[in-house]
Amino acid sequence: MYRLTNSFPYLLNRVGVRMGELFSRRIAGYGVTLPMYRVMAALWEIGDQRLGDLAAMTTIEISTLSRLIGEMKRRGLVTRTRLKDNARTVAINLTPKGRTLVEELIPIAIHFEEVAVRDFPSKNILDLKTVLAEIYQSLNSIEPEIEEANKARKAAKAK
Amino acid sequence: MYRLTNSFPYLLNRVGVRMGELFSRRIAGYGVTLPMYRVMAALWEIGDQRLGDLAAMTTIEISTLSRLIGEMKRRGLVTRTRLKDNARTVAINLTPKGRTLVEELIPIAIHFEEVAVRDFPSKNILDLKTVLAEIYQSLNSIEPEIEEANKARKAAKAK
DNA sequence: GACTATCATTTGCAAACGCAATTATTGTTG
DNA sequence: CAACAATAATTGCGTTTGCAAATGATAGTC
Repeated sequence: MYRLTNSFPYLLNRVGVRMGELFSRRIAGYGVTLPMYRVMAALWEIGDQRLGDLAAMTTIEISTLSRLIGEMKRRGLVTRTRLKDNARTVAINLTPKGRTLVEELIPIAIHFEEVAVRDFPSKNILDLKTVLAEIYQSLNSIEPEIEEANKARKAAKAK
Repeated sequence: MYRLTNSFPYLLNRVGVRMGELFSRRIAGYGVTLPMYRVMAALWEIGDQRLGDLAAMTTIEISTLSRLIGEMKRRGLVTRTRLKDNARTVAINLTPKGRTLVEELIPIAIHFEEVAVRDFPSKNILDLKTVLAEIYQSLNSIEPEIEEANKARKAAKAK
């Protein structure tokens, strides 16, 4: 018998949403939203990114990200410059101010994660992370299959 | 050295967002959004729920859910009735139409999940689910601790 | 049994979001 | 090299979201 509450997407989403809520509130006092933190931490890890790459890295929809970067630039956290050799792309970077801020936030993120998983053997968490990374990869390969199922349905309906 | 892309919340969110996107598109042809599916599947599992309980079960913010239920009622998928004995709460239920629809969608959800995790030993997935459920529980217990850290920071700043 | 506190839901409002269309630039090809 | 296709980012627009305030209803208190 199927139960939503035992399905993988449900269990996953629930933890994700809840952690997001908690961490959002944790960093709100620094004047930063969670998506902003994600962008800064992503740029701290890999700087000089194009918008599309940053969108892929953060799983933020590209138009949403474009506006978010606009706001963050306005706040002096990042720079966004058109490339000279390829002016249809932009390069996004942390400003010194953004770097200082994210380096203040990262220890908080580390502590948050530690507290969240401290009741579990670190081996379990490590395995969990590995599986999550692998599942993410495999989702890309099933995407065409999913779309296929849609098309099949549409075709069936059309006739 | 910290890396966002190796942090638990990041890995989790990424898979959650991606699965949500894919499944959303998968069911869009049925005229249903992902939050609507979650509500219907939750009600299919446990009917006659109050708004607050349904919010907790689906991890949908209560005001958002209130409006969503309004829309779903308008579409004839659910009923929302004030109780006679306690008129400050409402009971939400699937209509026959809603039930029929969700019973059409559930096999799709099952198939989706199967495809998403088919490359992994089912033991791993089972463990993963267990850990996710446990982490969710433990998040509730750390919430006060997180809030505490906020207060401490505010106090420090105030002086 | 009026007054206040508490609980459950809804609503006002501004911000965030996602899709589709648009703009800007570069790449291709006949 | 002109026309067209492809790529990258932005913008228009309607929808969804979340917080805080308001509403509606019940429970406790003196």
